[in-house]
Amino acid sequence: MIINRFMSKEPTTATGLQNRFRTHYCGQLSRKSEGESVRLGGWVHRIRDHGGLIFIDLRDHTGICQLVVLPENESQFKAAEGLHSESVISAEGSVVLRSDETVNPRLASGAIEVVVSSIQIESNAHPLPFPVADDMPTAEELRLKYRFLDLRREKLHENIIFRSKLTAAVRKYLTDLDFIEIQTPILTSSSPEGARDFLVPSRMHPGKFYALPQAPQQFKQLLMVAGFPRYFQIAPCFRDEDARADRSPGEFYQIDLEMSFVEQDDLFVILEGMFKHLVETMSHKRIAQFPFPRISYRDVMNRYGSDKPDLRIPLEIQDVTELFVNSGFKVFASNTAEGSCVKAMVLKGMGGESRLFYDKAEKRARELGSAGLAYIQFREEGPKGPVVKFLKEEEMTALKERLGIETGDVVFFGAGKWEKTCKIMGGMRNYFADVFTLDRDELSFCWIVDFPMYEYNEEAKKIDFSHNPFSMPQGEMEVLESKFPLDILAYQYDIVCNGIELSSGAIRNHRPDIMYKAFEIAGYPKEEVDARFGHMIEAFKHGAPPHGGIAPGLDRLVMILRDEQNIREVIAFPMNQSAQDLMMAAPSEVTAQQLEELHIRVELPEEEK
RNA sequence: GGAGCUGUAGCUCAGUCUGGUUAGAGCGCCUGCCUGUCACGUAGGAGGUCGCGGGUUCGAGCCCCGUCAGCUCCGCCA
Repeated sequence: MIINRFMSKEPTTATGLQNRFRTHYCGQLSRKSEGESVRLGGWVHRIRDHGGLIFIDLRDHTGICQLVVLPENESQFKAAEGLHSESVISAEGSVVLRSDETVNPRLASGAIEVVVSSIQIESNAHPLPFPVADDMPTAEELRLKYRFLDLRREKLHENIIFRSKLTAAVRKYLTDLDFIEIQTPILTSSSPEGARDFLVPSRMHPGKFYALPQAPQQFKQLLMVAGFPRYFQIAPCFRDEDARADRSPGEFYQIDLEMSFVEQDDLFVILEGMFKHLVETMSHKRIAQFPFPRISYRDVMNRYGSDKPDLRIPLEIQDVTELFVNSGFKVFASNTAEGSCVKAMVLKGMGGESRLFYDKAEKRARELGSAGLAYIQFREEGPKGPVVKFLKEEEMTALKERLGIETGDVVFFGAGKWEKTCKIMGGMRNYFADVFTLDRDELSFCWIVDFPMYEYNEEAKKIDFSHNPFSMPQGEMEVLESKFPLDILAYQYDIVCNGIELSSGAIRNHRPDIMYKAFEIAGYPKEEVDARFGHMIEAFKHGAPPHGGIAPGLDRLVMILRDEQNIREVIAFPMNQSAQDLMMAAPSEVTAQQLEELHIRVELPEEEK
């Protein structure tokens, strides 16, 4: 553990901070403090008892300082002998320079130490469930149960400090651009679209429920109607969906913003400026390309097989459908019709790997939903692989030419329905990312633009909105009336960095007539739109400015800037994968009386009765 | 809802493939010794439902079945 590198500056001691507990912070003491008498308060980080001399590493929010207790001070010496790790003490003493041989260069305060005149034990600590003064790996379950201890450890402590600073920087950046921060309700109504809601029963209205907002989406649009031209909020969002490494179950935070009288490009400029500012002032990382490249949904799926590509991975998917239109290999030939495709991905120089390498890759492809994974190794002695025997000589030649294949390469194939095949190939692209060393300090931002307005729902056999139903279709009313629905694009965009989706946003549809039409295409009659979104339409009927917005995920942004692989590492009190707070024991049962007041009767699933 | 990995001392792990005496190590904890350490050193000690239940076997930490918990992934996330 590299000690004393907490990111916080020493809090000022100028006013109000000198009291009976503390006059200085541990990380603040240096050569300049020589001769001062100080009072320090903090946690016993480590203790080294030499019998006739005791060293205590005292830790506070700013760092660590070594206390020395000498035997002449008999009562204090006795107190120090009995100290436990992580007990809280306040100690008084004087700052002395260490002799040259005893300076500790690994400690910011390593040039000095405090010779103790008195020690006050404020709180005695029991033996710990895991060490705090050590960053050794620890079971996640324990870390979550004793989160207050985990938060004392350097990495988590720094992450939380960083998060605070980032939030402050966002607030400053946006308020300097005349954005106004406005809080919106936490108890609101359930929205019919989107993720599952968290519901809150109403005591005063039996049988009715509030919902926690999945995002302040409708409120921020109403704020535009209300005439606030630039809104933002560090907004809590609640979605009852399953967790992932980059998805906190239950709740997360967005830098939610919305602007009126803007077009897509205006928003992009603001966002790019904000991200550039945050990266440059708060990290040592580099932005790969600025302004951020823009890739259409169609292109990003074709080339990277994902709408959140990690552009650092030096692999690109290629389309080889047309090479196999008349192929004797049925698996490929049968997927050359409209709506299907044959995709290929070349791994340079990986044609000579062991059989295990390809078998593992195929296993992964199956996990991703593929029927298998065709591949051809181009070796000195000729092409090799399970599908070689099905391909004609000229097909091999065409492939080599189209894909620029050289001896020693391997090419992997996927064939099937367009979107599914792209996604499987994208999954394989991520799988093969391990082959390469990605630059952790490179931030490869990009915009994904031109999302389709609608998609075909195979199960329901109908056309659905593919994203936010409030997005403006590109071409507005005219396009809704003239184009085939699945070909209509929306002013809907994502911002992606290193394979993580940071945000979705859109230019909104502020015109009731276009909205009714857009919903009609997705099969919602006017009456139903009025019933579901009447309040929005009503608002838009009273003078709504054109507007749009975006909402970058705060937690994910902190993750990226802090090189964390899991979102729990940037949240002070996260829940576990199954949405439980192991420290607070939430969710928990409530009393019969509470339920009665809320007019709730609980019916458990069969097996739990 | 589904798949995979993990579960042995307070913590981190070895031992499990190939069943066999009293289950080990480091750290932590407790009791001593030690006046310049900074992961202090040193001598000793305590500490175990091998996640839980069942089965196979003369014998199970180890093999089989089930189950629970944690993590990762798929589904889900307008």
